[in-house]
Amino acid sequence: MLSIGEFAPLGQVSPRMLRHYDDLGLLRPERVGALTGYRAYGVGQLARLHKLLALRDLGFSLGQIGELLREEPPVEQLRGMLRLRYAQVEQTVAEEQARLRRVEAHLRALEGSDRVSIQDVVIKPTPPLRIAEATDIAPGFGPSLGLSFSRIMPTVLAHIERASATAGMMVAWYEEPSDDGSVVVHAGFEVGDQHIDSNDQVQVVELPVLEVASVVHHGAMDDVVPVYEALVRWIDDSGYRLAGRSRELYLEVHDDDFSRNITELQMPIAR
Amino acid sequence: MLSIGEFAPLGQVSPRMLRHYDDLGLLRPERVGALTGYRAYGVGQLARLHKLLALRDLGFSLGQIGELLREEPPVEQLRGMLRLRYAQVEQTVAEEQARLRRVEAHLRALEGSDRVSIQDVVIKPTPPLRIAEATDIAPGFGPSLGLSFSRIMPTVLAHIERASATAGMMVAWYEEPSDDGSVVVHAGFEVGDQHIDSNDQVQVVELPVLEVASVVHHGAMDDVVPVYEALVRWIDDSGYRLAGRSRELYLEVHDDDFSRNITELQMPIAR
DNA sequence: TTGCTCCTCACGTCACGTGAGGTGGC
DNA sequence: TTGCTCCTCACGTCACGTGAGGTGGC
Repeated sequence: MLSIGEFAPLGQVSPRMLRHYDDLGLLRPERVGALTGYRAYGVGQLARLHKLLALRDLGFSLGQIGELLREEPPVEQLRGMLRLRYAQVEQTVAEEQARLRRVEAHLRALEGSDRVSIQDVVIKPTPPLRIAEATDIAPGFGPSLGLSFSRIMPTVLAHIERASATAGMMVAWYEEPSDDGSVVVHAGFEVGDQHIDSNDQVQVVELPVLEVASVVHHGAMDDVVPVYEALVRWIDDSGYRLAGRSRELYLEVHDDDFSRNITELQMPIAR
Repeated sequence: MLSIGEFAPLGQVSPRMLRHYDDLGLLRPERVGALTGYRAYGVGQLARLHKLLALRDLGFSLGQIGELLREEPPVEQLRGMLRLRYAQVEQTVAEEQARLRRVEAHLRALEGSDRVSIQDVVIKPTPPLRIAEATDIAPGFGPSLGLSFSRIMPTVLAHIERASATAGMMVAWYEEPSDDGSVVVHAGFEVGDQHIDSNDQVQVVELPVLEVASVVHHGAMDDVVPVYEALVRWIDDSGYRLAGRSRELYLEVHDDDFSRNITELQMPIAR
């Protein structure tokens, strides 16, 4: 018979832990003083304690360990629990490795001159977005996009108005450029779940939910190029790869003062 | 101005999280209704929210994020925190990978026939142990060890008695066998911090603290061989390697009924 | 008799999720 | 006026660490 202070060091645990396991019914002392409440352990209980600690080292919760200790489970159940555990730990490893790459990317960015906005990149799924949009073909990325927008927007706005609906946030997205560099531009407005029909020029579409790297740009779109560059470099450094063309959400638009504009840039990513 | 219910989905967070960040002072709403307490966020605050989420994705605590957000820290401090984070995540990855190997070892053990005691293996540092011991040379591992013990023990016991001390738990350990297979056997008794001198035959030594894989054996030492075999296989499967010879702690000894004996077997390991 | 060990509460940890109970705004 | 959104507590999560305050055993 060992006191709790003698038994605990045998298993390299604290007395508090033994009391906790007692409370949970995982490891009851062999005897408990009726008057004093003093716990007395038998050396033979070290085996059970070891088993408990081994299961804990596999990452099982004390609740699960309770099941495993109590019922001497059938091999099938044990195998099932171990397989599940394996999958979970595998996932944790993958997540932590991804995290490691992200930290590394930030460290590298500190060395270089990417002081732009590197700290603000977030990975997230896009929120569901239903928009009324039209398309135009621009000769390429750059200032010419403004022209496409000014061609598209009045059409879409008029269509929304005709449907007695209200236009929400402005949204744009782009298809892969063709060989000659020209780009199909999609632009329009969020419409929520308002009822609006499509026609030849204006389509109402639900944008697919994508995993994106997102960054918020403050100021005019004229200054957006270095931000996009930094974003793409960040994605690459973090071990992701590009999985499509960008989406732009015009969160705040000031026609009189572009420097106060706020735009969210989203880049679809994978891996 | 956006309500909390409008702002939250922009960052893919819950309103509750925004309230939490408000409470901690990490992201204060741009305005708060004086009467109603309603929070109002500006779209421009999305950038700060993004920065917060990005730092959270690196694994920083909200407390650390508070520092980083508040003070626009000098590059040196930022680099330091990132390096520390890198080291910590690296360690987590290593730990989870080790855990993964352990789970895998258990799964493989289920396939094979190692039903012995595979579930009871624990990795731990040995508790500090001070013993009075003597040595003997045995022709090899096996039943001949019993002879060595019966030669050593009376000597050691007599020595302890002469020092007016009391003998604790019996302990044995082994050196690497020589080329001819003969083994130097060390055996003795725990003496705690009692004052006992060494002489030519009996030494008082502090056993070094080692990382060991430990298993508890119930029954006579005649039956210990398959347990040792399973233990060594487990160590190998778990991605560790042997780093020395075994230690045996005789936790409970019954001279009249060996089947009730309890012995802890410890194997030093590394990596 | 004095330290030492043991006992039982009970709070704190971390980042929120999840009600409970109540109120302002369209 | 009725739902809807928002508000503020406050408990629960997980595996213990860490006192506080009190008592038995050598």
